[in-house]
Amino acid sequence: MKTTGEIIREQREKKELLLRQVAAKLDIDTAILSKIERGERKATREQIAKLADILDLKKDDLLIQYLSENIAYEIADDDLAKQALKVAEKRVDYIKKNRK
Amino acid sequence: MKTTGEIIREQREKKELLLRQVAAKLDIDTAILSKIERGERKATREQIAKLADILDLKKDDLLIQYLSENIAYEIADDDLAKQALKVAEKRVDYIKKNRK
DNA sequence: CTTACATTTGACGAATATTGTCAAGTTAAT
DNA sequence: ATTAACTTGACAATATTCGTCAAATGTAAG
Repeated sequence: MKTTGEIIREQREKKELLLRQVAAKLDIDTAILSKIERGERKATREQIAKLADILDLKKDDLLIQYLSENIAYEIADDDLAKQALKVAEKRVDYIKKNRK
Repeated sequence: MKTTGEIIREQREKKELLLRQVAAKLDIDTAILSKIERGERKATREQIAKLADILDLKKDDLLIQYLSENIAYEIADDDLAKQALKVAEKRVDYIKKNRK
């Protein structure tokens, strides 16, 4: 299973772009992008959206990838992770319904 | 669907405990417990565990409740929330498997 | 091998979020 | 009107996040 960083790096290399070039478009130092690609730092949501643009990746796919990774790493330590995710699904439905 | 705060408050009242008493056991100001019960603040994981003890609630149930609420509120805004949760489940499996 | 460029690493700082205290305000029962 | 429980909001301390920068490392070419 690929990490978000791996996806970004592979696509960047496929397009033959340098860290420097992509980082400039994101308006951050190359150091951070390097860390994001290697999973040492998390991107922000906005950065993910921009990256999809820059790298011609489908924005929704990349965002789902990114969100799921954040969720999973946040609770994967926890023995109750899977049960929590099941309940979270129901809760998301509930929240959305009751917000209208 | 009940919130974590509602569960805590109901159980505290059922046991006829005052905010002051429970907050003392948690070693926090009553103001915070009040806010936690009303959903204005999030408890920490440790506080949830202690609360289960103090209020005789099943610890795992309360933790699942708490974790799911955190996850859900974190991403419920997002149109991609449900898809992200599905992927997160697979990812949790994957992470756990590859950690052994 | 040394120059040139890309990437990585780690120390550091600024900005933001989290977690708490405190004191004043409100509510409800007597 | 007093009293006790709870709520509210301003504030402080701390932790976390997000970034910069400079030095170190890797890599390919001359």
